[in-house]
Amino acid sequence: MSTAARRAREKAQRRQEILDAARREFFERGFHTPTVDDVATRAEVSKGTIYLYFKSKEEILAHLLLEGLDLLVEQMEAVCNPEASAAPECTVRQLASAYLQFCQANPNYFRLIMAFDRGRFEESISKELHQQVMNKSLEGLDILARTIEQGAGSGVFDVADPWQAAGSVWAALNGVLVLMGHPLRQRMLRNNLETMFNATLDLVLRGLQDGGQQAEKEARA
Amino acid sequence: MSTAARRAREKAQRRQEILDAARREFFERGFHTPTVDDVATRAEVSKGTIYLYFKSKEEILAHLLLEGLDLLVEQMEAVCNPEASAAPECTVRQLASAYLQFCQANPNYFRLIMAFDRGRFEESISKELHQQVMNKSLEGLDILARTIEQGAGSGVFDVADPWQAAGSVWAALNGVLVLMGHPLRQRMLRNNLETMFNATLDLVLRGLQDGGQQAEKEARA
DNA sequence: CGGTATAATGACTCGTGGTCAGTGAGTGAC
DNA sequence: GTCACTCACTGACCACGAGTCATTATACCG
Repeated sequence: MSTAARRAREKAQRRQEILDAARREFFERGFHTPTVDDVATRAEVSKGTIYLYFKSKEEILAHLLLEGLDLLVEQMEAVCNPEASAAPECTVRQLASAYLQFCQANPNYFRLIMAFDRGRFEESISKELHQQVMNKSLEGLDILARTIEQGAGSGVFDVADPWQAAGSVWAALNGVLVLMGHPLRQRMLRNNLETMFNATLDLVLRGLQDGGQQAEKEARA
Repeated sequence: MSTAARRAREKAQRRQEILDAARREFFERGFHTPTVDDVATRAEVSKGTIYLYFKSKEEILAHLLLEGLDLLVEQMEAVCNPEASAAPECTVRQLASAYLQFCQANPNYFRLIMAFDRGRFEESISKELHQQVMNKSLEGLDILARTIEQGAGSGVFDVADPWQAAGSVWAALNGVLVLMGHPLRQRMLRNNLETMFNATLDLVLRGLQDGGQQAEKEARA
């Protein structure tokens, strides 16, 4: 009786086909333009079938977002795993670099991540799926926090709360990516994305390592 | 012949009434739920009248966003103007504080600003209006940049490019506000918004002022 | 008043997300 | 072989909301 197993396999495959069609459609034509019928046509199924596999249009987008987060976390882990012994400051830089590269290589996934942060999905997808996305997005933050924790342990970073520090770093880098998303702002700031990104990374890393100066300042007071 | 003038005045007033109704409706019931008919009913006009004063639903939201930016810039200017002689570091802190207070006091305006940054409006409002919003949003950045420039001039900040530095600071603070928008993340990071905001501000300010350490570091190299 | 301009109306169209009664291919029992 | 049954699939259909426009009401002026 392998019929059931084959059925399940075929179902998963069909679901993936729909997701693939949706990705092509949304990534090529924007997140707003394509209709569910467009996705259905692309996937060579009827609209009804779409709703057999996904609760709503927004849930399809949320699943694409999950794909993107998987990819991002994977790439961040790739930076960390091989040599856990590398200097923490260096690892943080590599993590940041991986994030920047991910965003530049996958602008559409990045836009989905930003949309999620802004709360677009909160109202329109199931609690479970929302939780799933949130957990995945926290994995990236977790990797960063653990790296900073290492650095704090070995005295490289002068940081009392590694989670707080990770939040600051993450927030700053994310902020730059959003800020520089508008070409107009790039002109206004007379800096391109990479420059701003690296400058901001330098700035916060300086802050994290600053130990000496901080003590000196307190001594003066 | 004051008829024309009065007409114009009445028209402006009607427009404002619609905007007021829209603000109440959207701020009370979310940006997605209310329909144009709801806004019309609240403003005690018919739907058609709405479209006599605004090109589309999205343009109404964009005008609310402009309101919010006006308010924010006003509050930031209030911090700067009275005593331009205050210490630049202190002014930056006050600017940041004004921004935080604005976001907490006006979460709906803040959500609109974030939505704009993410590109929600780009596709759906006129080029002119988009430009108008962008200009207004750059005013805030401009205030910050000029303050940092002052600090750089007087040697308080060790900064080559004030615009770049302003971008970093702005991006970092914005990033925190977005990051901490999710209650789940607040729990994960074991920090509330204010704490994270102030910690991040301290971090970047330390980076900006870091002159001595940087020189020392280069000397070591 | 009567004619003209301007403001306002709301029934209508059109597009789209989501539904559901119906269809038919595949499966297994006998 | 065939018959009952399951289940993935279909697409006509519905609900609803944004935006339109022919029509109506109002204000103004000669």
